Amino acid sequence: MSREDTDPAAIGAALYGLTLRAVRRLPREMSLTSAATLATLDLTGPRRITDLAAVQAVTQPAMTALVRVLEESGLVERWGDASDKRVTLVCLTEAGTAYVRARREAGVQAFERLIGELTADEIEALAAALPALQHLAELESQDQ
Amino acid sequence: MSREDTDPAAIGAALYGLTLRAVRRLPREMSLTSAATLATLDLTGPRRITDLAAVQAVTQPAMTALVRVLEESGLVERWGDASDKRVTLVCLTEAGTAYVRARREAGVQAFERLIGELTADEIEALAAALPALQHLAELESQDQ
DNA sequence: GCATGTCCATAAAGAGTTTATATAAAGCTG
DNA sequence: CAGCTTTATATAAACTCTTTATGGACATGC
Repeated sequence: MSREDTDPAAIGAALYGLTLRAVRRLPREMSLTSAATLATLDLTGPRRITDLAAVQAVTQPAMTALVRVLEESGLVERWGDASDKRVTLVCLTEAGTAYVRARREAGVQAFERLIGELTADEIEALAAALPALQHLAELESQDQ
Repeated sequence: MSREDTDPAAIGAALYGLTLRAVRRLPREMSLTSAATLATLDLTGPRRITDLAAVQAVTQPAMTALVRVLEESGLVERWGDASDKRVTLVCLTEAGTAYVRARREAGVQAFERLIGELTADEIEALAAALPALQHLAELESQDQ
Protein backbone atom coordinates (compact mmCIF):
# COMPACT_ATOMS: atom_id res chain seq x y z
CA MET A 1 0.00 0.00 0.00
CA SER A 2 1.39 3.39 -0.94
CA ARG A 3 1.75 6.23 1.52
CA GLU A 4 -0.85 8.29 -0.33
CA ASP A 5 -3.56 5.76 0.45
CA THR A 6 -3.44 6.31 4.20
CA ASP A 7 -6.39 8.10 5.74
CA PRO A 8 -5.91 9.14 9.36
CA ALA A 9 -9.50 10.40 9.58
CA ALA A 10 -10.92 7.01 8.62
CA ILE A 11 -8.58 5.25 11.04
CA GLY A 12 -9.55 7.67 13.80
CA ALA A 13 -13.22 7.09 13.08
CA ALA A 14 -12.76 3.31 13.22
CA LEU A 15 -10.85 3.47 16.51
CA TYR A 16 -13.38 5.87 18.02
CA GLY A 17 -16.25 3.60 17.01
CA LEU A 18 -14.43 0.63 18.45
CA THR A 19 -13.90 2.48 21.73
CA LEU A 20 -17.52 3.54 22.17
CA ARG A 21 -18.75 0.02 21.56
CA ALA A 22 -16.13 -1.48 23.86
CA VAL A 23 -17.31 0.71 26.75
CA ARG A 24 -20.72 -0.91 26.71
CA ARG A 25 -19.21 -4.37 27.10
CA LEU A 26 -17.28 -3.56 30.26
CA PRO A 27 -18.53 -5.26 33.43
CA ARG A 28 -20.72 -2.96 35.52
CA GLU A 29 -20.28 -4.65 38.86
CA MET A 30 -17.86 -1.83 39.68
CA SER A 31 -17.58 1.78 38.48
CA LEU A 32 -15.12 2.59 35.72
CA THR A 33 -13.22 4.82 38.11
CA SER A 34 -12.83 2.05 40.69
CA ALA A 35 -11.68 -0.46 38.10
CA ALA A 36 -9.22 2.01 36.61
CA THR A 37 -7.88 2.81 40.08
CA LEU A 38 -7.24 -0.86 40.79
CA ALA A 39 -5.49 -1.18 37.42
CA THR A 40 -3.28 1.79 38.24
CA LEU A 41 -2.35 0.26 41.60
CA ASP A 42 -1.53 -3.04 39.90
CA LEU A 43 0.70 -1.40 37.29
CA THR A 44 2.49 1.15 39.46
CA GLY A 45 2.29 -0.07 43.06
CA PRO A 46 0.98 1.74 46.16
CA ARG A 47 -0.11 5.35 45.68
CA ARG A 48 -1.47 8.10 47.87
CA ILE A 49 -5.10 9.21 47.72
CA THR A 50 -4.46 12.60 46.11
CA ASP A 51 -2.26 10.94 43.51
CA LEU A 52 -4.94 8.44 42.56
CA ALA A 53 -7.55 11.19 42.37
CA ALA A 54 -5.37 13.16 39.94
CA VAL A 55 -4.73 10.12 37.74
CA GLN A 56 -8.43 9.37 37.47
CA ALA A 57 -9.40 13.03 37.12
CA VAL A 58 -11.82 12.94 40.05
CA THR A 59 -11.82 15.02 43.22
CA GLN A 60 -9.96 13.95 46.33
CA PRO A 61 -13.16 13.38 48.36
CA ALA A 62 -14.44 11.12 45.58
CA MET A 63 -11.25 9.06 45.73
CA THR A 64 -11.43 8.91 49.53
CA ALA A 65 -14.94 7.47 49.29
CA LEU A 66 -13.98 5.09 46.51
CA VAL A 67 -11.00 3.75 48.46
CA ARG A 68 -13.20 3.24 51.51
CA VAL A 69 -15.55 1.03 49.48
CA LEU A 70 -12.66 -0.91 47.95
CA GLU A 71 -11.19 -1.38 51.41
CA GLU A 72 -14.50 -2.69 52.78
CA SER A 73 -14.56 -5.11 49.84
CA GLY A 74 -11.10 -6.37 50.77
CA LEU A 75 -9.53 -5.30 47.47
CA VAL A 76 -7.17 -2.65 48.88
CA GLU A 77 -5.52 -1.77 52.19
CA ARG A 78 -4.57 1.59 53.65
CA TRP A 79 -1.05 2.00 54.92
CA GLY A 80 0.41 4.92 56.76
CA ASP A 81 3.51 6.63 55.46
CA ALA A 82 6.21 6.78 58.15
CA SER A 83 7.92 9.77 56.55
CA ASP A 84 4.72 11.84 56.30
CA LYS A 85 1.97 11.09 58.77
CA ARG A 86 -0.66 12.97 56.75
CA VAL A 87 -0.41 10.47 53.91
CA THR A 88 -2.53 7.37 53.33
CA LEU A 89 -0.88 4.89 50.98
CA VAL A 90 -3.33 2.66 49.16
CA CYS A 91 -2.15 -0.76 48.05
CA LEU A 92 -3.75 -3.80 46.47
CA THR A 93 -4.47 -6.90 48.52
CA GLU A 94 -4.01 -10.32 46.95
CA ALA A 95 -7.72 -10.38 46.25
CA GLY A 96 -7.46 -6.98 44.60
CA THR A 97 -4.58 -8.11 42.42
CA ALA A 98 -6.48 -11.23 41.41
CA TYR A 99 -9.56 -9.18 40.61
CA VAL A 100 -7.88 -6.60 38.42
CA ARG A 101 -5.96 -9.25 36.50
CA ALA A 102 -9.03 -11.40 35.94
CA ARG A 103 -10.89 -8.36 34.69
CA ARG A 104 -8.11 -7.43 32.29
CA GLU A 105 -7.91 -11.01 31.06
CA ALA A 106 -11.65 -11.05 30.41
CA GLY A 107 -11.40 -7.79 28.45
CA VAL A 108 -8.55 -9.13 26.35
CA GLN A 109 -10.38 -12.37 25.70
CA ALA A 110 -13.50 -10.50 24.58
CA PHE A 111 -11.38 -8.89 21.87
CA GLU A 112 -9.72 -12.20 21.06
CA ARG A 113 -13.09 -13.78 20.52
CA LEU A 114 -14.05 -11.04 18.06
CA ILE A 115 -10.67 -11.31 16.33
CA GLY A 116 -11.36 -15.00 15.85
CA GLU A 117 -14.28 -14.09 13.64
CA LEU A 118 -12.17 -12.02 11.26
CA THR A 119 -10.75 -13.38 8.02
CA ALA A 120 -7.16 -14.61 7.94
CA ASP A 121 -6.17 -11.57 5.87
CA GLU A 122 -7.72 -9.20 8.37
CA ILE A 123 -5.95 -10.88 11.27
CA GLU A 124 -2.64 -10.64 9.47
CA ALA A 125 -3.20 -6.97 8.80
CA LEU A 126 -3.95 -6.38 12.49
CA ALA A 127 -0.86 -8.32 13.50
CA ALA A 128 1.19 -6.13 11.17
CA ALA A 129 -0.34 -3.07 12.81
CA LEU A 130 0.39 -4.32 16.33
CA PRO A 131 3.39 -2.01 16.91
CA ALA A 132 1.26 0.92 15.79
CA LEU A 133 -1.54 -0.05 18.18
CA GLN A 134 0.91 -0.40 21.06
CA HIS A 135 2.49 2.93 20.22
CA LEU A 136 -0.94 4.57 20.17
CA ALA A 137 -1.74 3.18 23.62
CA GLU A 138 1.56 4.56 24.89
CA LEU A 139 0.82 7.99 23.42
CA GLU A 140 -2.62 7.91 25.01
CA SER A 141 -1.08 7.24 28.40
CA GLN A 142 1.28 10.17 28.15
CA ASP A 143 -1.56 12.43 27.03
CA GLN A 144 -2.44 12.75 30.75
CA MET B 1 4.08 -11.47 7.20
CA SER B 2 3.25 -15.16 7.42
CA ARG B 3 0.09 -16.46 9.01
CA GLU B 4 2.02 -18.16 11.79
CA ASP B 5 3.27 -14.84 13.10
CA THR B 6 -0.16 -13.58 14.05
CA ASP B 7 -0.94 -13.39 17.75
CA PRO B 8 -4.59 -12.77 18.61
CA ALA B 9 -3.81 -12.51 22.31
CA ALA B 10 -1.32 -9.70 21.77
CA ILE B 11 -3.72 -7.90 19.42
CA GLY B 12 -6.53 -8.30 21.93
CA ALA B 13 -4.35 -6.92 24.70
CA ALA B 14 -3.35 -3.93 22.57
CA LEU B 15 -6.94 -3.15 21.59
CA TYR B 16 -8.16 -3.56 25.17
CA GLY B 17 -5.47 -1.22 26.46
CA LEU B 18 -6.17 1.29 23.73
CA THR B 19 -9.93 1.38 24.24
CA LEU B 20 -9.68 1.50 28.03
CA ARG B 21 -7.41 4.52 27.88
CA ALA B 22 -9.61 6.18 25.27
CA VAL B 23 -12.65 5.85 27.50
CA ARG B 24 -11.07 8.12 30.09
CA ARG B 25 -10.63 10.84 27.52
CA LEU B 26 -14.33 11.02 26.64
CA PRO B 27 -16.03 14.28 27.65
CA ARG B 28 -17.85 14.05 30.96
CA GLU B 29 -20.22 16.93 30.52
CA MET B 30 -22.85 14.27 29.84
CA SER B 31 -23.20 10.67 30.99
CA LEU B 32 -21.97 7.94 28.68
CA THR B 33 -25.50 6.59 28.48
CA SER B 34 -26.93 9.93 27.38
CA ALA B 35 -24.25 10.42 24.75
CA ALA B 36 -24.72 6.89 23.42
CA THR B 37 -28.49 7.42 23.30
CA LEU B 38 -28.05 10.57 21.22
CA ALA B 39 -25.68 8.70 18.90
CA THR B 40 -28.25 5.92 18.48
CA LEU B 41 -30.95 8.44 17.61
CA ASP B 42 -28.65 10.11 15.09
CA LEU B 43 -27.78 6.83 13.40
CA THR B 44 -31.17 5.15 13.40
CA GLY B 45 -33.80 7.90 13.70
CA PRO B 46 -36.62 8.26 16.24
CA ARG B 47 -37.06 5.42 18.72
CA ARG B 48 -39.41 4.63 21.56
CA ILE B 49 -38.30 4.82 25.20
CA THR B 50 -38.34 1.07 25.87
CA ASP B 51 -36.33 0.50 22.72
CA LEU B 52 -33.65 2.99 23.73
CA ALA B 53 -33.49 1.49 27.22
CA ALA B 54 -32.89 -1.97 25.75
CA VAL B 55 -30.18 -0.72 23.39
CA GLN B 56 -28.30 0.98 26.23
CA ALA B 57 -28.92 -1.87 28.66
CA VAL B 58 -30.52 0.36 31.29
CA THR B 59 -33.98 0.13 32.83
CA GLN B 60 -36.97 1.87 31.32
CA PRO B 61 -37.35 4.34 34.22
CA ALA B 62 -33.70 5.29 33.79
CA MET B 63 -34.29 6.02 30.11
CA THR B 64 -37.44 7.98 30.93
CA ALA B 65 -35.44 10.19 33.29
CA LEU B 66 -32.57 10.54 30.85
CA VAL B 67 -34.90 11.58 28.02
CA ARG B 68 -36.55 14.14 30.28
CA VAL B 69 -33.18 15.76 30.94
CA LEU B 70 -32.23 15.73 27.26
CA GLU B 71 -35.60 17.25 26.43
CA GLU B 72 -35.11 20.03 29.00
CA SER B 73 -31.72 20.67 27.41
CA GLY B 74 -33.35 21.02 24.00
CA LEU B 75 -31.45 18.10 22.48
CA VAL B 76 -34.44 15.82 21.87
CA GLU B 77 -38.21 16.12 21.47
CA ARG B 78 -40.97 13.69 22.41
CA TRP B 79 -43.49 12.83 19.75
CA GLY B 80 -46.66 10.81 20.16
CA ASP B 81 -47.23 7.77 17.99
CA ALA B 82 -50.59 8.02 16.21
CA SER B 83 -50.88 4.26 15.77
CA ASP B 84 -50.23 3.50 19.46
CA LYS B 85 -51.05 6.17 21.98
CA ARG B 86 -49.02 4.51 24.72
CA VAL B 87 -45.80 5.15 22.85
CA THR B 88 -43.45 8.11 23.17
CA LEU B 89 -41.17 8.54 20.19
CA VAL B 90 -37.92 10.31 20.99
CA CYS B 91 -36.22 12.23 18.20
CA LEU B 92 -33.22 14.53 17.93
CA THR B 93 -33.66 18.27 17.55
CA GLU B 94 -31.29 20.20 15.32
CA ALA B 95 -29.31 21.13 18.41
CA GLY B 96 -29.17 17.47 19.39
CA THR B 97 -27.93 16.45 15.96
CA ALA B 98 -25.29 19.17 16.03
CA TYR B 99 -24.18 18.12 19.49
CA VAL B 100 -23.80 14.42 18.75
CA ARG B 101 -21.93 15.09 15.52
CA ALA B 102 -19.58 17.60 17.14
CA ARG B 103 -18.88 15.12 19.89
CA ARG B 104 -18.13 12.35 17.41
CA GLU B 105 -15.91 14.64 15.42
CA ALA B 106 -13.97 15.58 18.55
CA GLY B 107 -13.49 11.91 19.42
CA VAL B 108 -12.26 11.10 15.94
CA GLN B 109 -9.90 14.07 15.94
CA ALA B 110 -8.43 13.04 19.27
CA PHE B 111 -7.40 9.77 17.63
CA GLU B 112 -6.20 11.57 14.51
CA ARG B 113 -3.94 13.73 16.61
CA LEU B 114 -2.36 10.65 18.17
CA ILE B 115 -2.05 8.98 14.78
CA GLY B 116 -0.17 12.03 13.59
CA GLU B 117 2.57 11.22 16.07
CA LEU B 118 3.15 7.73 14.70
CA THR B 119 5.84 6.90 12.16
CA ALA B 120 4.93 6.69 8.48
CA ASP B 121 5.35 2.92 8.59
CA GLU B 122 3.01 2.62 11.53
CA ILE B 123 0.36 4.75 9.85
CA GLU B 124 0.59 2.64 6.72
CA ALA B 125 0.17 -0.51 8.75
CA LEU B 126 -2.90 0.94 10.45
CA ALA B 127 -4.34 1.98 7.11
CA ALA B 128 -3.85 -1.56 5.85
CA ALA B 129 -5.66 -2.82 8.93
CA LEU B 130 -8.57 -0.43 8.44
CA PRO B 131 -10.97 -3.05 7.01
CA ALA B 132 -10.16 -5.29 9.97
CA LEU B 133 -10.86 -2.47 12.46
CA GLN B 134 -14.16 -1.68 10.76
CA HIS B 135 -15.11 -5.34 10.75
CA LEU B 136 -14.29 -5.55 14.46
CA ALA B 137 -16.54 -2.57 15.21
CA GLU B 138 -19.32 -4.24 13.26
CA LEU B 139 -18.88 -7.49 15.17
CA GLU B 140 -18.92 -5.53 18.44
CA SER B 141 -22.24 -3.97 17.49
CA GLN B 142 -23.85 -7.31 16.76
CA ASP B 143 -22.56 -8.73 20.01
CA GLN B 144 -25.67 -7.21 21.69
C1' DG C 1 -66.14 -6.00 26.49
C1' DC C 2 -63.12 -8.08 29.84
C1' DA C 3 -58.83 -10.03 31.02
C1' DT C 4 -54.28 -9.75 30.14
C1' DG C 5 -50.17 -7.68 28.41
C1' DT C 6 -47.36 -3.57 26.89
C1' DC C 7 -45.57 1.24 27.30
C1' DC C 8 -44.50 4.80 30.00
C1' DA C 9 -44.43 7.64 34.36
C1' DT C 10 -43.69 8.17 39.24
C1' DA C 11 -41.68 7.25 43.78
C1' DA C 12 -38.24 5.76 46.95
C1' DA C 13 -33.70 4.29 47.74
C1' DG C 14 -28.73 3.64 46.88
C1' DA C 15 -24.21 4.51 44.63
C1' DG C 16 -21.00 7.92 42.90
C1' DT C 17 -20.00 12.35 42.23
C1' DT C 18 -19.23 17.55 43.32
C1' DT C 19 -18.22 21.83 46.31
C1' DA C 20 -17.24 23.64 50.76
C1' DT C 21 -15.10 23.05 54.92
C1' DA C 22 -12.44 20.97 58.87
C1' DT C 23 -8.38 18.69 60.90
C1' DA C 24 -3.81 17.29 61.23
C1' DA C 25 0.84 17.29 59.76
C1' DA C 26 4.70 19.42 57.23
C1' DG C 27 7.40 23.31 55.68
C1' DC C 28 8.92 28.05 55.80
C1' DT C 29 10.24 32.52 57.67
C1' DG C 30 11.73 35.68 60.77
C1' DC D 1 11.62 27.66 67.41
C1' DA D 2 6.88 30.13 67.13
C1' DG D 3 3.67 31.22 64.10
C1' DC D 4 1.94 31.33 59.48
C1' DT D 5 1.15 28.94 55.18
C1' DT D 6 0.66 24.92 52.54
C1' DT D 7 -0.39 20.06 51.88
C1' DA D 8 -2.98 15.53 52.61
C1' DT D 9 -6.93 13.61 53.92
C1' DA D 10 -11.63 13.40 55.98
C1' DT D 11 -16.43 14.90 56.56
C1' DA D 12 -20.90 16.98 55.22
C1' DA D 13 -24.46 18.40 52.16
C1' DA D 14 -26.27 18.43 47.72
C1' DC D 15 -26.86 16.70 43.03
C1' DT D 16 -26.91 13.08 39.30
C1' DC D 17 -27.70 8.63 37.69
C1' DT D 18 -29.14 4.46 38.54
C1' DT D 19 -32.18 0.58 40.42
C1' DT D 20 -36.65 -1.85 42.03
C1' DA D 21 -41.47 -1.46 42.81
C1' DT D 22 -45.67 0.16 41.37
C1' DG D 23 -49.56 2.52 38.94
C1' DG D 24 -52.26 4.24 34.91
C1' DA D 25 -53.28 4.40 30.08
C1' DC D 26 -53.71 2.00 26.07
C1' DA D 27 -53.72 -2.35 22.98
C1' DT D 28 -54.87 -7.07 22.00
C1' DG D 29 -57.15 -11.51 22.02
C1' DC D 30 -60.73 -14.42 23.27
